[in-house]
Amino acid sequence: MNTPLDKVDWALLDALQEDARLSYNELSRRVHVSAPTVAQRVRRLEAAGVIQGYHARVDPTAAGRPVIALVRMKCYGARCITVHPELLADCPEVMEVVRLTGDICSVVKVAAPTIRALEQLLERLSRYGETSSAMVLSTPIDWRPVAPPTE
Amino acid sequence: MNTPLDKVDWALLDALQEDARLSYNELSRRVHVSAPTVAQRVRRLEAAGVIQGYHARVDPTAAGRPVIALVRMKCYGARCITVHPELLADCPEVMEVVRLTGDICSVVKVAAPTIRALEQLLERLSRYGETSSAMVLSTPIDWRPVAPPTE
DNA sequence: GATGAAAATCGCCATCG
DNA sequence: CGATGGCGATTTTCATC
Repeated sequence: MNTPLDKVDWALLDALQEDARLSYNELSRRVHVSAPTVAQRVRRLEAAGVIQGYHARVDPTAAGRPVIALVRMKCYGARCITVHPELLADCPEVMEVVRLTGDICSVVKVAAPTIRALEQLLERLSRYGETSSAMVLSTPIDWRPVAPPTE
Repeated sequence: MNTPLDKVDWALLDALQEDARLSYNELSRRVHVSAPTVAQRVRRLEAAGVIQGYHARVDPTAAGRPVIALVRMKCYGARCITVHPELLADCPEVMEVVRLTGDICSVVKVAAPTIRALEQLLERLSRYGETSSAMVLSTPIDWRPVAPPTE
C-alpha cells in the first residue's frame, strides 16, 4: 500500500523521531489531531514499514565500548558478508553493515570495548575479505531525523 | 559520575534499545525490579548520558529518501566539516558525520530524495573538501543494540 | 531497593459529524 | 475518514518501611 505520507504523518514522524516515548495523547496535542486518529496513523506507519522500530540511543563510550571504527571490506566473491550478514550474528561489536557500489564491497561500523577486541574482530573479518580500517575520532553529527523530501 | 553499569542497568538498556516505548511498569516486569527503582535507574542513565535519546527508526526509502550514499571527505584545512558541523545544519540529507583517522577526514552518510538532490549536495560538500562517494545498495545490518562489554 | 495506595494519565470502544 | 465522550485499565509517583 503506497499512499504517500501527508502532513499529519510527517508531524508524527518528526515527533516520534525526536522522542519515541511520547504517548498518543501527547502526540495528539502536538500534532493537533485527535488521539484515536494518532493511534491509527502511527499503527499504519508501523505496518507500512515506515517506522521500523523505537530504540533508545546509547552512547557506546559511556557504555564501555569506546573503540569505534569503520572497516572497509573487499570481500572474496561468494563469502561476501553483505550477502551473508548472519556470519556476523555473534559479533556484538558490529553495529552496522552497508553494501556499496564501487570497489569497496561494504563498510562495517564497529564498537569495541578495547583495541584488543577490535584487533580480534579485524582478524575475524579478514577471513571474508580484505579489510581496511580507520578509527572514529569523534562523531560531529551522530544522528539526524529523516526529514520530509521537499519537492 | 562514573559508577559502572550493573546487571540491572544493562537489562534496562537492552530492553529500551529493543523497544523504547516500554512503560516503566512493563520494564519492571521484564527486569524483575520494582517500578520506582526502574524509573530511578532510567533517569540516572539519561542524566549520565548513557541514554542519549529515544528515537523512532524511519526507513528512508519508505519515507521518500531512497538515495543513500556514503561520502568520503578530504577537507581543506580549516574549513573541515568535522570541526564546523554547523555548516551542514541546513542539509537535511546529511544523516551522520564521523571523523576518522587516516587520510580520509570524515565520512558523511546521506539520504536524498533523488539522484539530482544527491548531486546538489555533493556540489555543496565539495566546497569544503575533496569528495568521493559511493551509493548504498543495501543495508544488510541496519542497526544493532550496544551490548555489554564482556570482559 | 521494595511496598502499597492515590492521583493522574492513558488507550480504546462506541457513537456521531 | 476524523472528532468526541466516557469508561476501565494502566501508569507514575509519593510516602513509608
